[in-house]
Amino acid sequence: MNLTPRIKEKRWDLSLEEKIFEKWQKDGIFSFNKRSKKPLFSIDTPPPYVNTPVHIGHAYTYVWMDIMARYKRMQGYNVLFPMGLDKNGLPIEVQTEKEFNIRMSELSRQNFIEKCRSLLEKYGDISLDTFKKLGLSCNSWDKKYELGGRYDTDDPEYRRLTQETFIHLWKKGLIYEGIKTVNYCPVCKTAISDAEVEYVEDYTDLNYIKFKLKENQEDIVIATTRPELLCACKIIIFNPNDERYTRLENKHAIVPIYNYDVKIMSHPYAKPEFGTGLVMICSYGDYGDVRLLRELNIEPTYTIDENGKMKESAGKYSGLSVLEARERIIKDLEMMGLLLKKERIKHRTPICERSKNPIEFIAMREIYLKQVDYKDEILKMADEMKFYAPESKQILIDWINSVSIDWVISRRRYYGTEIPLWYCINCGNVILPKPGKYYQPWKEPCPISKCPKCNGKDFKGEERIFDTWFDSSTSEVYILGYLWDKNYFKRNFPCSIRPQGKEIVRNWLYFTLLKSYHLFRKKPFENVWIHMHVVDEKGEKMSKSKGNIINPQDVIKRYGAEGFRIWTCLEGDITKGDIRCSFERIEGHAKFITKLWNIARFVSIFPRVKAKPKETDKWILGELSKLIEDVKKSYDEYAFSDAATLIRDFTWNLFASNYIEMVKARAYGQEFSKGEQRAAWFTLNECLRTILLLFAPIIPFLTEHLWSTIYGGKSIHHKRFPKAKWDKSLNQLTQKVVDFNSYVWNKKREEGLSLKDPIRVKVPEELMIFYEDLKAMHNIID
RNA sequence: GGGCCAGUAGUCUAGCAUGGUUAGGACGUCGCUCUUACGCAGCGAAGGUCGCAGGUUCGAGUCCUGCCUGGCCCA
Repeated sequence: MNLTPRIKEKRWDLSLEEKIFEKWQKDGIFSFNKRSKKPLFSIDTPPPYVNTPVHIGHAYTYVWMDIMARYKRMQGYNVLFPMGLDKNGLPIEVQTEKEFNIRMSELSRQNFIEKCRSLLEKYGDISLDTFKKLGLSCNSWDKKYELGGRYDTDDPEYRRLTQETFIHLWKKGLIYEGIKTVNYCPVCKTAISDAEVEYVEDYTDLNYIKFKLKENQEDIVIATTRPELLCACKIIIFNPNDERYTRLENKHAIVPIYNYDVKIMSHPYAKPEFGTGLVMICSYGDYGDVRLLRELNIEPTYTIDENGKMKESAGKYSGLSVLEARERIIKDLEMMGLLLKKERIKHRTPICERSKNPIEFIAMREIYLKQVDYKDEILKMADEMKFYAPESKQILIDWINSVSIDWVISRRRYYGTEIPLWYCINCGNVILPKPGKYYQPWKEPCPISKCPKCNGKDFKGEERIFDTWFDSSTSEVYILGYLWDKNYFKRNFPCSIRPQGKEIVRNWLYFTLLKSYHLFRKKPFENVWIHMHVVDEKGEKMSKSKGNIINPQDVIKRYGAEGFRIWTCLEGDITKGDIRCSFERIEGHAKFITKLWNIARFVSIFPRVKAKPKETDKWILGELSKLIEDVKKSYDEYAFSDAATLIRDFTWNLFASNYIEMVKARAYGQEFSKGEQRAAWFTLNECLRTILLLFAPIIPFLTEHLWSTIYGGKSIHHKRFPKAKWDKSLNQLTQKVVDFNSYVWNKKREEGLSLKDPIRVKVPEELMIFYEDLKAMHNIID
C-alpha cells in the first residue's frame, strides 16, 4: 500500500482561483438551461451603478448572493443568476461633466450621451473583473438577449422593456400629466422625487419684518428666512397657546411692499419660541408651507420659475434669482425702516441629493404614475413576501404609509430611457407608440404620419426621460424573460428572491412592488433579502473624503477570493447589522483555508473504500449527520454565517482535533486489523467528502480543487447537497470524548510528558467502547 | 422631532422568542510543546460591572420602563 497524499502541496495556491474560474467558463457549468425540468430559483441581483468601480460592500453582498445560487443548485434547482449593470441616470452625467470638464447643456444631446457611454464602458469592465475574481457563478458574463444573459439597464433591449411597461401603464389610465408642486433643483434643472432630497444644517438670516395690522394699523413683527417670498404670503399663524397673539385671531395683516392683506389665525404648527411666534406661510418656502397650505386648502402662488428666477408675481424683483431677490428685498425693507433686526440661525435646508443645492418648490408639468390610491393593496402584497431579516419588512411598511403624492416619473436630463411620446403640433394630441421597439422621440420621427384627430402631419417628440427607478423597478420582469417568451415569464413569475440594500427599500423595492401591482396584480418576489452595510474597522461609513475605502481588488490580491469569501460568512450576518471590515480579521479567518487544505491532504493519503464503521467511526458519523441537518437548516434561512460557523467548528474542533487524532494509528494500520483500518479510511473520506460538499457554496474554488484532485469525476458544483443518513445515538458522548482528550493532553503537559509518552489514566466507563482508539492515541498503559 | 435596528473581553460574535449552575466560540495577546496533515500548527492561560439607571421576580444578558451612544430611514 502506497501511503502518499494525493494532495502534494502544503497549502492552497491563490493562482489556482483564476485557472478554476476559466475552466468553469470553458465548461459552461453555470450557464442557464431554459429547458431544464428542475424547478426554477430566480435571483433578481441588484445591478450595481457603475459610475465608479464596485466597492467592498458590493463584493460582500454578491458573494452572499452567489452562495444562495450555489446552494440552491445543490438542492436541485435550476438557478437563474444573471449579472446586470445599472447605467442610467444622473450619477454618470455628473461624472461625465466632471471628468471631461464640460457641461451637459453646452454639448449636443447625442455628443453628451456618447461621452457618458465611454465612461460607463470603462467602469463597467473594472466592476465585472472584480465580480469574476470573486468567483460568482452568474449564468453568463457576456451580454446576451436571453435568460441568464448579462444585461445593462441602458441597453436598447432593456429600455424597450421600460418603455413597454410605460405604454401598458398609460393604457390602463395610471399615467397622467399635471401641474403640481414639485421639488425642483435649479442646478440639475429637473424635478426630483422626495427620495432624492437630502437635508443639511447651515446658517441663514432670520429677518424680523414689520407688518401693519389692517384692522387698527398696529405694528406686528414676523420673522422669516425667506423674505423674497413676501409676494406669495398666504396666511400668518401663531400657536393656539401663545397668549401674546390670541387677540389677533381672524384679524388681517398687510404685507409690506406688496400691500395686500392676509388672514391671521392660530395653528399648532407655529412654535412660540421661534422668532416672534408669528409665522408667515408662503407658497412655497419649505415642506411645512406645502403641508399647511394643502391642509388648509389654499391655492398657491408660484413665484419661482424653472430657472430658479423670480416670476412676475414678485413685482419689481421678477427676473432675479432667489438669492439676488432676497438681498434686494432686505435692502428695500431696511430703507423703508421695516426691517427690525437680522439674526444668524442654524437651519435645516432641503437640498438636492446630487447637486447639493437647495431645492425650490415650483409648479411644473410633469408625468406621474398613480400610487397614493393603491397603498392598501401594496401593503397587502408586502405582507405576502417573506423577509430576511424579518425586521427589515418594517422599513418598507413605514415607507408605504408615508407616501402622500403620486410618483413623478419624468426627468429633464439626457442619459436615461426616453419617454416614448409624440405630440401633434397642430392639435396637441398625444401619440403613444406601440410596444415592441425602443423609441428615441427626441431624434426620431413620429411612428405615425398623420394625427388621427386632426390629420396634422407635424409632430414633436417628447424630450424628457424617465426617473432611473422607473427602469430599475422592472428588473425582475426583464430577467424572467418577459421580452422573449411571455409563457415562460408567466409560469415563473414571481421571482424567487430579491436581494438588496436597506437604503433602497423605499425606491427600488417599493417601486418594483408598485409596478408589479399595476402590471400584473401580483407580488414580484417570494422572498426579499435585505442587507446592511460594510463599514471600516472603526464602524464608520467608508467614503472617499475619509480615505477609508477598502478596494475589493486589494483584498483578493492578498487573501484570494476564498479568504475573502470565508471572511464574509464567519464575520457575521449582514442582514442583522453592519459588518466591520479589517485586514487583520480577514487574515485570521483565511487561516481556516490552510487548515482545511491540510486536513484534506491527510485524508488524501488513504483510499476511499467501503467498510463497516467501528464505534469511533459511528460516533463521528453521527455528529456528521447532525451537522448536515443543522447546516441545511441554516442555508435554507440564508443564515450563511451560522452555516459556515457550524461547518468550521465541526471540521476544526471535532473532526481534526479529536476524531483524526483518535484514528490516526488505525488508519496507518498500526496494531489494528485490515478491517479496522479500512473502517477508518472509509470514515475519514466520508467526513471529508461531506465537509467539502457542505462548504462548496461558500468556498467554491478550494472545494472544487480538493474534490477533483482526490475524487475526480464531475465538478463538485454539480453534486447534490449531502443527506444525513447516520445514526446519531452516540452524539451524547461527544462532550465526554472532547473532555477526556483535553484532560489527557493537560495531564501530559503538567507532568512534562511528550504526547508520545505512555501515560496511566482511567478511561471513563461510557467511553470504553472507544478504548482501542483512545489507547493508541494517547499511548495509555493499563 | 418621529420610526426602525443595534450596543456582550482589545476586536468580532453565540445566547435573548420559552428568565435558572461558572455567559459559549473565534481573532488578537501571552505561556508551553515538538506530535509521521498542517508552525498560516498543537495544547493551555489570562481577559467580561452583558451600554447606563430603575423595575418585575426567589432568580435578569434574557422580560418591562426611562435614558445614553451609534447606524439607517422619515419629517
